[in-house]
Amino acid sequence: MPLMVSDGIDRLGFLIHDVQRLMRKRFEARASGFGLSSAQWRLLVRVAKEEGVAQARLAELLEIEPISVSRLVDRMEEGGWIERRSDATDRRVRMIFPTTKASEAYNHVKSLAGEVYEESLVGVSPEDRRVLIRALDTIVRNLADGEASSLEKVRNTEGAAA
Amino acid sequence: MPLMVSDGIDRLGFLIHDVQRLMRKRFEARASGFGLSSAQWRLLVRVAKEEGVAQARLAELLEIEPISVSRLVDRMEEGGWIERRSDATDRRVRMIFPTTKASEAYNHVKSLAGEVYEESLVGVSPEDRRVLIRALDTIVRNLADGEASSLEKVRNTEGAAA
DNA sequence: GTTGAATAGTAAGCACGCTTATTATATATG
DNA sequence: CATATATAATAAGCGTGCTTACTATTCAAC
Repeated sequence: MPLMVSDGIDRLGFLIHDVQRLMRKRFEARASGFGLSSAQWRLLVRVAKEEGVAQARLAELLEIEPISVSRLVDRMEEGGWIERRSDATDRRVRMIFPTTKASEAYNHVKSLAGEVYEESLVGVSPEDRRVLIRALDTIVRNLADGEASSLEKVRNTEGAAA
Repeated sequence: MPLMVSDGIDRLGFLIHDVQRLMRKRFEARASGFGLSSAQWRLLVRVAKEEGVAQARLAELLEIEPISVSRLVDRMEEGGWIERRSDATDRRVRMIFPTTKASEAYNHVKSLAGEVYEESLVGVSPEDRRVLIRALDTIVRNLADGEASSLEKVRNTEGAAA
């Protein structure tokens, strides 16, 4: 036995990668009946909280590039989840609204997400769950520093669901 | 104050997603001088440990589809990181070997990965780090169940570095 | 008011994952 | 031996992220 060198930290990247992939996979398997991907669900959560939000603002909230929002919104518009409307006061802007279909699906999909989290955490004590969330929050803060972004403010005002 | 409903578990998916994205981003910024992406690094770690491994085996180890390995290996071969050799005893198989360039870069990149992990975990106590790793391991086990795969065995014999 | 910088959105093309289908080779069964 | 099945790798095409570059519009400065 090699002197207990490994505390597992050297696997952190692999572990995070695996967890993210598995959670996304399970969510999408569960939500496949709705035809919503996890990226689309993340966007929909934001749009549901702030109807009429501009694409540029969505890019900030989701921390992805405006072009990525553009194409995601394309597909979600095709899928009947959201619609673009023009802003009368600024013709550059496209305001994003959820469709009726999206509003109806929202709570159902949100509870699916909750189920996936519970299944993930079977066998993890309430105390360890708190430590996990706190540690992940710390990692995000540590890594967001030095990222050219105005997102620290945004992040701290959010309580999200996927 | 709404009765302390939220313990943060409802943000688990968003948090994991953010952490994965930020860690990948920081690793790739750091390793950009080498021209290695994080996916390529994950593959290289496996190839370094098991030179001559077949693509199909890599797909098992990395838990991605064989076609994904195929294209990843294409790009890594172009980049001069690995080479394909034919197996004399089974002409279907392509054995993957690291190039000299890869072997020389290996330890350096590995320590880059370690730096990223340390930067991520600033402010997280040793005890909380153990809880974090343990919780992530548990999540992987919970979500891997019911995945049609023979990977639980594989996973338990691995100590990896990215 | 006209010019110049900033902002909103999109296009094109790449990386890396996927599903589905195809080819080449090995192996097992009659 | 011949045929059927299984396996290794790849092809084609999609989703979701990216970078870089473009257009349209707004706002700021003169």
